[in-house]
Amino acid sequence: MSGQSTLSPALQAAQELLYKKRAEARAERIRRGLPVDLHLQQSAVSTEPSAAEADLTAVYEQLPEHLGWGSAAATKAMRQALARRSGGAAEERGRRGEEGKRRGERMVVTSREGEAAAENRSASVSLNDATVKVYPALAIGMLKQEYAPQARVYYLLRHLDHVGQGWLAVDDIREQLTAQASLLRIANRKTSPTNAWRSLRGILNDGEGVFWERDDYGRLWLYGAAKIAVTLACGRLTGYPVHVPVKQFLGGIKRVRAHLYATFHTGREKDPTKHGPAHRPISQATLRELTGVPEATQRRYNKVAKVRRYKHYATGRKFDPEQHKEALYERWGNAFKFTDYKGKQGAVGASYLAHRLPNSYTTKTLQASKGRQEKINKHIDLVTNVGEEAAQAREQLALSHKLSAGQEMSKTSTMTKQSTDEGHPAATGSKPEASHDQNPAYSLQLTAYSSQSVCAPSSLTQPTRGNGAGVDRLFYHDGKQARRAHQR
DNA sequence: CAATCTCCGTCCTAGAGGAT
DNA sequence: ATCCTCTAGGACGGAGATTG
Repeated sequence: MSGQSTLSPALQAAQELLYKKRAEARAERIRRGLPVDLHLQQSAVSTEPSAAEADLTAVYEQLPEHLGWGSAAATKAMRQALARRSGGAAEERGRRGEEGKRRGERMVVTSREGEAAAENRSASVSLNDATVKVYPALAIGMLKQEYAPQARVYYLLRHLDHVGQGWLAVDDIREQLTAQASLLRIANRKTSPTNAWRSLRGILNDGEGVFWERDDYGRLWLYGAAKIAVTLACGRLTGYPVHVPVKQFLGGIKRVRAHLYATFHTGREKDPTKHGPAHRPISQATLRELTGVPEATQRRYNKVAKVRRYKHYATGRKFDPEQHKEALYERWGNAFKFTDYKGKQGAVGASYLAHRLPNSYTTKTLQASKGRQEKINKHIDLVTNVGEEAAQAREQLALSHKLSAGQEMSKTSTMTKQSTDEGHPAATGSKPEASHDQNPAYSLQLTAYSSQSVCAPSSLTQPTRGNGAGVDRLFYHDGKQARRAHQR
């Protein structure tokens, strides 16, 4: 874990420049009559707005709703502040009495006595539905580098920073995450607030420079996804972000880890048919490679995060002893004879060549829109790949993608040309098609997918009994049809 | 700082059915 | 009887977190 380190001369120079620019910006805001140092205005603030503020509010209120201020975050913050200033604030005043006097005073949840309870009450209404956007690549990076406690705090702070201003007062954080009555308390109920704060201090210290940084005014500035991704060296953000319920960050650390892990499954890929979740098989060994989570732990996490597993089988041509031998030794090590007792595939009792594929996984957690993901990736590219060499590497990468796409087409059309140890497609960048069990293309592609050793060639598995008895989904493939089958 | 608790990695077994 | 492969689940011990 990284702690405080001495600053390099370059960084010091950059910081000085930053302070200078902040001072200039502050002077400019004062000149234009805009509010400054909102965070420092904790004490009593005049109930009535100043003349300049009133004029400004009037101007804002006349602006159409769709107008922004050149920044999504700024727009959001301004709109919310305006809402508080006008109707929202008036209602709040009526409802909370004394509380109303502090309108516009602070954008974050405050730590004052009574106020925290009020905030918690309002939070209790929304906590069940509240979610935070989590990028799976980041979540896995955090898991790999053992930053789960920091990740928990980071996402809870992201939730607390509903205004999107990017910072929170450390006192407020302490109150929200350690107070006995706080809904966002992350320690055991039995733990004394002192110990909880001791623990939180350690977490904040260990996350310094990775997830956040503190300033001299008792504020914690949260880093953005791009910066964290660069620090964790988790590469570009792939897949879809995930809406993780805030309450999942409030249990034990195991629960937090489990849900960070589960984002990998949730964000993997959308089903192009839009009829359901994608079911791309992926073996536990590959999951271990990609996420760093050992198989046994994957299963534990699956239980905790309620990740649903689906077993998969792929069938080939009609069973023939010679072809079976060939399949066993040359193509699928785990080929077996599948007897279609129900006649779902054709004639009742007909036998086919089949083999087991790795599980696929889904969760009930929803995918989020990609939103700023591309911009974040551009930032990551800028920081991690700079110069001509990187540009050349990108060109080569694009070229290899084109080539592999061409090869992919030929593979899917010929079905299991080869059994290889080339590595997992997800790891190598060639993506097998997402699937749906009513999609005829699925089994065809699934078979090609397996031939690329997602599931290492292996095993004799009988889906009608034993391992296959509890099968969730069974895919047939005869080159033309794919459909769900039922157990005998 | 020591006692206690929690979490996790490793190892082992089981299950499927055909081949050896 | 053993092996093949993949997954599931239990037992165990060590490491790290938590607690007073």
